[in-house]
Amino acid sequence: MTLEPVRRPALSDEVIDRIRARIASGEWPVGTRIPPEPELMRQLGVARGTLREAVRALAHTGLLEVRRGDGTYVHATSELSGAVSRLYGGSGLGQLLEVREALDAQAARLAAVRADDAALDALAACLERRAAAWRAGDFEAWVAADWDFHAGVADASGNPLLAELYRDLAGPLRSAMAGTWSTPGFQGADPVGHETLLAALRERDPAEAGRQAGANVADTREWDARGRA
Amino acid sequence: MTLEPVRRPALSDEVIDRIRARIASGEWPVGTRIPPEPELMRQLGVARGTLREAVRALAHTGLLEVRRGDGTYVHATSELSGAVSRLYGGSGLGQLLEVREALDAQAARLAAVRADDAALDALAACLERRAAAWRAGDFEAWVAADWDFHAGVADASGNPLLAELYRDLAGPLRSAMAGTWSTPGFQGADPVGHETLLAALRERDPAEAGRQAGANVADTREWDARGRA
DNA sequence: AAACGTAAGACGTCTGACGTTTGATGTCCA
DNA sequence: TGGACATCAAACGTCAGACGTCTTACGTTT
Repeated sequence: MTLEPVRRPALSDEVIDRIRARIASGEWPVGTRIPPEPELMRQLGVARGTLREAVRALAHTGLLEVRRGDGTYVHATSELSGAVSRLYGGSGLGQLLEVREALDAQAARLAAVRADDAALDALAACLERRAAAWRAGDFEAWVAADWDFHAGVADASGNPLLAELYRDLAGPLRSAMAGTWSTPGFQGADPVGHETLLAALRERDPAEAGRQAGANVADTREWDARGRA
Repeated sequence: MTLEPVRRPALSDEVIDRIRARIASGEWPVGTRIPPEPELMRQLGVARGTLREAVRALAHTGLLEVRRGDGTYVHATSELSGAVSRLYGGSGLGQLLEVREALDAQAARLAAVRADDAALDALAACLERRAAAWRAGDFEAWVAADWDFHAGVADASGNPLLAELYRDLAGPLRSAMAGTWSTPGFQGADPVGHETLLAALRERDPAEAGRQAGANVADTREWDARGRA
């Protein structure tokens, strides 16, 4: 048999994994200020340069946020966020929406098959809050409820990878479109589309669910185009 | 008016941008060995630690690959690859396939509307090569042609973001499934599905194109499940 | 010609020092 | 008492030098 050469991963990569593990495990929730460099050096037994390389790498991916003179904070749990936001800068909103449409529809299709009753009830509750906020004119609450609904559908797809990708893509998009939504001419947010999507999920109809989800995004895209014109 | 504080981005972030710019501009194509640390230090006018932080960050995202004792090479042009491969480690092949299915179908739908004749002809040529390789029993060439076809559809969607995301997701998946494909029991690779997809593109039928693309991925998923059983 | 040994080049890590920024603390004066 | 100011400690940013380890290429030897 052939002997495998002893491959030792770089120490800084080891440190990266350790830190990411602490974030993923929930030991350091989002918003936490992680221990200062001297403390981490002691805990991990590495020199400052090695530690800083690891922190810098995680900060670049968006997992950490380093505030000079203050400390280093956990900024997200997904490593995609950094890359996505940089990608978003280069591409237009329209491209992002087209991708989101694909993910949204797929999540709906899968959710129609896999979502359990509890998840569906939770989605219904989201739509309740969403409609109530709309009637009350509470824009902020409406946006939050809308987001919860869409993210909930992604979760209900039973595909964590899809859900994470969806959050990473749709999140920045949502904040980028805040301007469009507050445009006076914007009246819609037609809640009917979301209701029909939920109905399709309840009936376990993947095709119809996918169609409804796609239609919702298409509406959003149209609003965006209108607001931009 | 309130004066914005002078926010100077960290030098290492500046270095990150400079290096990424050189890669994005094509000055350093994939596979290039970038100048050694001492040379880059001179070019950029920074200390070694600062430079190393930048390189490590880009290596973590998958843009660079550092080979100890040898040098640092350009590994990709997309910053997503690193995050995707790490994500893939945690999630199963099935999840990846479901996401790919969404992107594939959306790319096909968009391509049906936007692809020009030249792009369609190029896709047809890919299928020619693909079929020829299959008949000749040249597995490697078949895989390459198949990949060119799918990537070509993604490009033809006219959405660079979608195309890049597709490549980043499907690339690792493809190599991960190489084992499945070489399984003796695997006979299919039914070329008909791809032909009908191309036909749908030619007829500018987005719905049909999306359906065909989805069916192709579904077949792949089935093969995977079978090979794994 | 093939196998071996050697040396140069490149990245990996450590140590130490100093600069800059931030946030908190304490002080002074109105 | 309360606010404005000065001060200080903590934390990150950057630089410099040194040494270790690994990879590759080259030259030597057999």
